[in-house]
Amino acid sequence: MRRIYIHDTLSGEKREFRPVHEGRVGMYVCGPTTYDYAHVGHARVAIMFDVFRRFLEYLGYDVLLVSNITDIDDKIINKARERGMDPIEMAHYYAREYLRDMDSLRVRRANVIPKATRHMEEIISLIQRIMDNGYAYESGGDVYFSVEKFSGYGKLSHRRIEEMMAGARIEVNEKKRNPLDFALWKAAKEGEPSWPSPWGPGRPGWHIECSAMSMRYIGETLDIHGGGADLIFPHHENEIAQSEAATGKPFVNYWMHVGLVRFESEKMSKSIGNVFLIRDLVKKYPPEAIRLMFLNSHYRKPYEFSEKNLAESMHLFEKISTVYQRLLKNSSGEPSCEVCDEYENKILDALSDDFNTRAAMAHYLEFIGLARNMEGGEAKGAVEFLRRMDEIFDILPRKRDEGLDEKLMSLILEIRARMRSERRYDIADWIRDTLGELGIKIEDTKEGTKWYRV
RNA sequence: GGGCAGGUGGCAGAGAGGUUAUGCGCGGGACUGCAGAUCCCGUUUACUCGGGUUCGAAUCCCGACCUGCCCUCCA
Repeated sequence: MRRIYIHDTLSGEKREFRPVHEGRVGMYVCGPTTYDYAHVGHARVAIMFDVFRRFLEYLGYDVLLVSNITDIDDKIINKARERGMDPIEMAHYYAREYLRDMDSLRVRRANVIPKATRHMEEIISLIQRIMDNGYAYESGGDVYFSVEKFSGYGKLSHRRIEEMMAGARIEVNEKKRNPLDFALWKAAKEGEPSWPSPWGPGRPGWHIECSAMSMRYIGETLDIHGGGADLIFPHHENEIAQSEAATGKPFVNYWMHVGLVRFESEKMSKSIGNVFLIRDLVKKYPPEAIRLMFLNSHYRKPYEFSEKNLAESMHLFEKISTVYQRLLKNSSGEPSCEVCDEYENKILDALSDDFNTRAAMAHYLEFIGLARNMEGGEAKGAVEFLRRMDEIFDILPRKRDEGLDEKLMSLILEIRARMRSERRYDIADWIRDTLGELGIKIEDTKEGTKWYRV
């Protein structure tokens, strides 16, 4: 199998990827806390890991992707109270909408999409295990993780406990022994959703659910754990502490973090309020354009979002689409395409180097330029090649039933041709404009009028 | 104050010791009723700054400056 390299946040190095079990990959990606609709930031993480997963599968790995949904947490409770809704019902509504939004971006669903509220047993027994090992203590119905007991605390975010204490703005909480200790379990306050536990009714802290659910579905050591870069501290740091305190084994072999999306040089986030919602974007741009936009950046770098960038990606998509449609029409006979193999290698090499999608796209686009004028068997080979690559990228226009379409289109184009020959350009242009509004683009060329969908 | 990313041509954005990234945009030409698409040509010394290592650095080392993120919920 092809060698691939992954940049790991913990070691800060790019290392050859070696899964725990040969040929299999257990991957866990932190999903959203669902109290609002998904925005571009969520989409970037989902799309990048979608592509990484597809790439690993393309290479022949058996990938188990687990991506959770946090459906109980302070934010949810507060929002629901503001809106006068039931917190769990509200969280589940937004969870469904989140999945729908990601579907619309052609993100393939994870194999398992666990919710915190459905895994109380696992969560509670993990907390118990951590307590039994002496890393956590109960205090007034809450359970806290004792940061000082875990010697590796800070290894992911590369800071030491003393440094965190220094500039810290940490909430004062008398129940904690050390201000840096974090909650594994929170005692229920009046009117809050709660679950029974050995420490009384309450709910899990944010960090523990990911440890519990990832271990439940993948095992005690994950091959890859990912999420947005803003989760490095404290979320992922705490996950390491909890999990390793419980099992005594390394929790994760490769930590991958996707750079944040910015808008006008500021982080895009719900709290700042400068978010672009996926549901609004997909009304104006096709999903392929949105995927291309992210594929055209390096996943670890921050991404500066702008509608101008998106419009550029839209242009790119049209270009790819045009060439692809042309190849479809020009292909015949036995597929044969020597340059395809060359480009496939280039693209897979780029992806093998820490999933460098931008470099891969550069090769892809170079190939598109080359493929413009292919015909016959070569065109057929190119179509097959692009479809193969699409198992990874999913950026080609969707194939549709073209039987009736073809007949209707040739009728319409025939009418337009007659109008043109009679110099009735007002009607000819009206037909072209109307088709354009329907998402069908036509071009007058030497070989006659061609059409394709955008 | 501490930690982590970065600073590349008009713009977006790769690369990481010596060879054209790529795409967009812009200018010119071909084609066209027009538009778009396509084709050809062009956009001449791009790599924050200052030192250093080297035969050779955008790429390595040291220092400075700037930007963003994290240190509080956040993908």
